[in-house]
Amino acid sequence: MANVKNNASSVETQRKLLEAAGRVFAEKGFHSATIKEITKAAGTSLASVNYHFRDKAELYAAVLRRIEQDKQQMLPPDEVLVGTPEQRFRAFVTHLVTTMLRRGQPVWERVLLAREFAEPTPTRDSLFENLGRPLHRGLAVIIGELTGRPKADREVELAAVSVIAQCIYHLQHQAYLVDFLPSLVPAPRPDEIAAQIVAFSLHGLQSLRRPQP
Amino acid sequence: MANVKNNASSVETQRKLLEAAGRVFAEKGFHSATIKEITKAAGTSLASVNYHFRDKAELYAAVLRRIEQDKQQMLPPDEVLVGTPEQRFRAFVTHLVTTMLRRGQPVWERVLLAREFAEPTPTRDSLFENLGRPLHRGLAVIIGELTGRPKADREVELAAVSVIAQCIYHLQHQAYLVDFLPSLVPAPRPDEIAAQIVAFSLHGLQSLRRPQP
Amino acid sequence: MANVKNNASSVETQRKLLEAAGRVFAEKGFHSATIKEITKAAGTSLASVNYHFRDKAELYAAVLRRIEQDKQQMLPPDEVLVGTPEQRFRAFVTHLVTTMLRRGQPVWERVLLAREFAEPTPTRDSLFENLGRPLHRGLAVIIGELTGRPKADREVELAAVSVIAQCIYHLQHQAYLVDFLPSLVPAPRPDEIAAQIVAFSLHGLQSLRRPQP
Amino acid sequence: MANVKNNASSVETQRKLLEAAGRVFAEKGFHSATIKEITKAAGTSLASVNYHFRDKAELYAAVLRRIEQDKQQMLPPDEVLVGTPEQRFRAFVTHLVTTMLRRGQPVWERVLLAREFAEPTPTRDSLFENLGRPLHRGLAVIIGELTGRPKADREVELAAVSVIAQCIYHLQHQAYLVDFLPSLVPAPRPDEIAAQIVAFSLHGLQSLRRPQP
DNA sequence: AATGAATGAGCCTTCATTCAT
DNA sequence: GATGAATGAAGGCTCATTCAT
Repeated sequence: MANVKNNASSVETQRKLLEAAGRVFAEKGFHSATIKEITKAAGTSLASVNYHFRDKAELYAAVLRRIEQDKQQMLPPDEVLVGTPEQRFRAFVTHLVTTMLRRGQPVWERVLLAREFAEPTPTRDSLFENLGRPLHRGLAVIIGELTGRPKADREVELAAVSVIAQCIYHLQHQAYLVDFLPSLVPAPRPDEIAAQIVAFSLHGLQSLRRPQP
Repeated sequence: MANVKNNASSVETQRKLLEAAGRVFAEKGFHSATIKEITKAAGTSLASVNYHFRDKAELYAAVLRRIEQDKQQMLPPDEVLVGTPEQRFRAFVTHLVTTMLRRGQPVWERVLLAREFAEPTPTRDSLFENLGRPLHRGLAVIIGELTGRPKADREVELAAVSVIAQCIYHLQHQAYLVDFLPSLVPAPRPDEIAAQIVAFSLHGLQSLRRPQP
Repeated sequence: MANVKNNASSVETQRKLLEAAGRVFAEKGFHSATIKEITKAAGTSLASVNYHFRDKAELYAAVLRRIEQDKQQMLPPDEVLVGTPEQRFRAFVTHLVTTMLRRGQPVWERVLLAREFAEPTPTRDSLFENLGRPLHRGLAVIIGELTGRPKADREVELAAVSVIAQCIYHLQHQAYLVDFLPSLVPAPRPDEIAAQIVAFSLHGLQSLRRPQP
Repeated sequence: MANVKNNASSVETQRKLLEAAGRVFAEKGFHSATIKEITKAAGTSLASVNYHFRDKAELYAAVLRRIEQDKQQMLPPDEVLVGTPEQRFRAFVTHLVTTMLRRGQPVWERVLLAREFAEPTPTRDSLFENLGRPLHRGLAVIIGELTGRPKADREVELAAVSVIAQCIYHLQHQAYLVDFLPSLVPAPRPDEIAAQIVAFSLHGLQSLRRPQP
């Protein structure tokens, strides 16, 4: 991770820093977050960030790298994608939404992830590359099979965008939806959201079938 | 706007500041943007922000207020929403997408808007209140009529979310989509996007009809 | 000097800073000198250096630029260089030594100048270019005429070096010479030094005449 | 040298540190040089300096002590100083210049030495005491004999200064002379410099003879 | 009315040093 | 004996803001 060999205690300190940094960065954003606050939260010295990560920026990058790695799970593994195209579509969306919104995950991961998805930082590119691209591609393949169209088809890809858009929206706005959609109390659980998106989208994909006799 | 009478030149200075601030805030975000950079871009003095807007936060608020006012257009006016529910649905989405992505608008307005949609700033609430809420409500009404369900229905509101999610996604990621979806070159025009979302969503809404005999 | 228009008070503040910085830089060297100490000595705020000179480095450069400008006087003006070559040689050396060691000049100027003459900093190049080069050249011309040799002659230039070396040595070591040369108490005055160098060197230059019968 | 017993490897580490410190101190000066850079260059641990030399200042002192010891050679040994006063003068200057500028010596030794000669550090005193003082004294003795004056004579000592000044100047400015004295290309070799200084100075010393009948 | 000058607060970073192992 | 881990102190710099004019 950095320029130091990883002793047991070193690893532990880095872990505490990454944990605290994740929370603070999520809450304040990169610039508003201060090293002082992060290190106080981590219970380490002010200079520890520079020692273990050289930079505030490097620490931020490390946090994202860690989430990214963690969030590779959002990509549905092959063993989930079995059965008919429709079954695989359902599995894909369900896996994505539930891992994305899974309870037990620190909230700040979601917030930070959502923030990164909307801000054009250099790190974002990496996130898109490693997460966004395979998501769109994987979904396009399934939709292609589901509709009998080539996966590189323009309409197939736009449809994939439509599906993913629904998932991302919940990731980003989960906390605020209930504020102005009163009937969404109690807040929908991940599996309810997944089911709704699947149902809505499976019907929506019918719009791609028409041109084919 | 602030504590000054509006002379001709005063108004002009404020205009230049708002213009420059919009660009810089969009590019850097609230905290990373500096007054120095903004005033240099505006060609005004360093103290002019504090003089005309009291402080940086107030300037930011003024910028958003201006966009917000401007973006009230995103709410389809009543004269557009005529005809059958399906026609009104189509008109609603088309109006939203095309005004949102309209060419000729400064790019930074879109960027700033997208950023605000993903960041939990105090101002965001106002944006949601004035824009997000009426959008969801308006769409929910139409979907309710389209599906024969009550507008406060949980499934109706989730469906409205699904539709709006697709629109917002294009607002946020417009610039990056082409990077990993090769068949989306050339980038889809607003009307193409609108048509696709309408078609996809009209089919998707069929999923709400099933329970009704 | 910097990025600000020079009001009356601004100029005054810059003057105080340059004055204080000169003293402190001379005493501590660039790195050991702190902005805190300089601004305290100047009676200005800690941030004033950054406001008026942007950088600690820029302040240092400004100090040297000022001395350099000031020390252009070390170059004997044309009206001094009249008469026979020997008279001009005497005038040259006397002018150089006396302006260099002139009382009434702040001591730190000498110290700083001496320091710069021995340290390879980027600024030193400028000092050499504007001061060292014309000094050597001017002296070489006179020595050339004095000895009947071309001014670009290798031995002429080495002789010029020998003369200037004696002057510079006194600039650099003035303060310490008395410490181990007991008979140099009281410390020789500039005119005494000049006279000694002139006498010594005029005889020394005889060594260049040998090739001439 | 410090608080450690001299194991084989301990000595080796100290040697590497002294070597690296010499280079870095010469390049950056005492304050700009960092322990990190030194230890990295030496291939030792960051803490090794404090372990072997207690602190940075002590390491610096050790480096100078080593050079000083080495440079005692600059003092012409007795067996060189034989023959007539003129022969001894010639031997003295030649020995000084050639050992000072001797090829095969690490360049940084010269640079560091030159730097020390111009900076008022505590260590400088030691250098002057052990090197400067005997140099001036030894030369004054010879000049005294050469001119028939007492060695503590004020003019004799100033003459000694004149001679040494020429030598030191070449030590300090060797690298830059060629830059603005074009005919000094190729750079003069130590023996050429020595010969020139001897010739120039022997003639120069004539200025001390005249007053004596 | 408007701005150049000035500054206090706070931030990131560097650095020499210490200490447990 | 030797070093990786860690840190307190201090420094330079940025920034939004204030104030005299």
